[in-house]
Amino acid sequence: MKALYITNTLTRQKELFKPVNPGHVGMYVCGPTVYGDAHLGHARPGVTYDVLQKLFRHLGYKVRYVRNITDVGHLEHDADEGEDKIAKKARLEQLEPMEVVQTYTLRYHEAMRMLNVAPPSIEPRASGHIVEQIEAVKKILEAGYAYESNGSIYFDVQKYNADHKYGILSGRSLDDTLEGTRALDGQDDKRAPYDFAVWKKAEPQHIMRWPSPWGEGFPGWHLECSVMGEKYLGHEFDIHGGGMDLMFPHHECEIAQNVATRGTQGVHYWVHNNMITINGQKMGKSLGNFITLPELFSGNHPKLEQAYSPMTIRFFILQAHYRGTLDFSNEALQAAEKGLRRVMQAAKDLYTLAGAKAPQLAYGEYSDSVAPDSCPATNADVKKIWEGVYDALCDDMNTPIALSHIFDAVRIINTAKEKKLTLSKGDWDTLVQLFNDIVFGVFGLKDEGSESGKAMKTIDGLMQMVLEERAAAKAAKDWATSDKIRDALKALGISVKDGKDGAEWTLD
RNA sequence: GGUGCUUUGGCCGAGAGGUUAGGCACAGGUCUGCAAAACCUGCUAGAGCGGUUCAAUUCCGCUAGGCACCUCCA
Repeated sequence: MKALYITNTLTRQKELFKPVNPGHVGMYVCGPTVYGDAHLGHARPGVTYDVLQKLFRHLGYKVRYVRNITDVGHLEHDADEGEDKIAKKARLEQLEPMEVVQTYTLRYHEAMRMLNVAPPSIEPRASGHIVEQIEAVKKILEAGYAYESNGSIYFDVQKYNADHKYGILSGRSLDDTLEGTRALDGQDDKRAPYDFAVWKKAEPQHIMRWPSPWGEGFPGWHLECSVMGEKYLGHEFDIHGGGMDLMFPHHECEIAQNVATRGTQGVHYWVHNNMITINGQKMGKSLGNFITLPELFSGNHPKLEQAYSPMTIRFFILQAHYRGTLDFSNEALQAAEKGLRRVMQAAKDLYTLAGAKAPQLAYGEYSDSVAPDSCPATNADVKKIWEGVYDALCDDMNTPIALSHIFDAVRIINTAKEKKLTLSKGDWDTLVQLFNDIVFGVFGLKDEGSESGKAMKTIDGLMQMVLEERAAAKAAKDWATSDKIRDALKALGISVKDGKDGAEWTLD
């Protein structure tokens, strides 16, 4: 099994990945709060951790991937009038909160499906784990790290900090935290500004509420991930992922809660993806500069010059390292679109030239192909590509470098197609394996142009007829007719390219 | 104000103390009835000022700009 190195935010260093249980990976990722459509920013962790779990599987691990749905909590203000984001939206639209949750959960699933982000092994909801969260609050109280105040329970950060250290993940001291804390209204219930709620009393107008030993209320913002992570992955598990913006306070609080409830930090590797920016600024709800995924897919947004397909978005994300920011622009997405098209065309040619079949995996299905320890090919260039791809992926999941090697493979395939290069059977097999396992497997790309289905088969048959007519015209040097056919097809969105062995066609 | 990150060629984006990132765009060429595609070649950058070093875009310091978190946020 190949060794994988991954950057652990806890140490800020690339560390050799060592699983808690040999051969198994437990992975928890913070999912969305379902009160609106997912935007481009949400696509990043979706794709990033999808690739990571697929990489783990390809390296031979069994993976349990937990990604939650936040459908409760998350106060809009850290204040007494604190109204659940979901509850607020529900009131505006005169809907049941769970109706909003259901709508946007389904829409989120659909967006992820289009991005070919596999469904997680378990997708727990905060609202389905109220009992467990109440138990966790009790444990924190018993441990002496929380206090009750006016029906709410707050985590006593100062007390915790005295026994353990608060701020180990974000690298800030309690003083730093205090320094930046602004005077917010309605913090009277708290002993200190940096204390955070683990259980919040529900005001009369608050819709989402559950009975508890401390009255009616709802769980605090950070509790669900601690509780559900432990429930499904155990006291200690391997990977916890999420956006960098969640590092503080969300993940910091999670660690504190974990220590308070189970006596251990619980997570071995904290992995954080960076943000997607627009004009150099973070794309986010509060800034109002976000573009939702349905808008991207349809092109229906003033900032968009055109629609971008889900795979273009996926490729765009893959072309940057997950820990760096990635700037949105029409130019960048158009570049990604063309780059992707080039890879997909080469893939098609590869399967034809190698006499192999493209992988046919249903959505959410995984290949059981495991990466061999050494390259099976003999051709020096192919070998270099193969090794480059795996070295890059095992070095903190460096997808841009891995992709650059894939482009080298594209060049080799194209050269071979022009019969300027001859490859051995073993070399072809290696390239096929690389595309199967990495391009389609780990990267999770798919060819959007070749939708199979009855209609497509009909079109294909039709096109063969049309192209035969055109070939006949060409043979008779009737350029007017052959060009007329090509122009007419172009107008319909079908490109015809004349090759050495006859014409090819593609849908634009 | 506190903490941390960042500044790369026309654009997006990597790695590495000395050796080609890659993609897109652009220019020239090959092929082709033409076109497209493909292939070849070119474009060789790293905010500014200092320092370390035989050698720095890569390490260190300062200056300037940008960003993120500190409040819900992927």
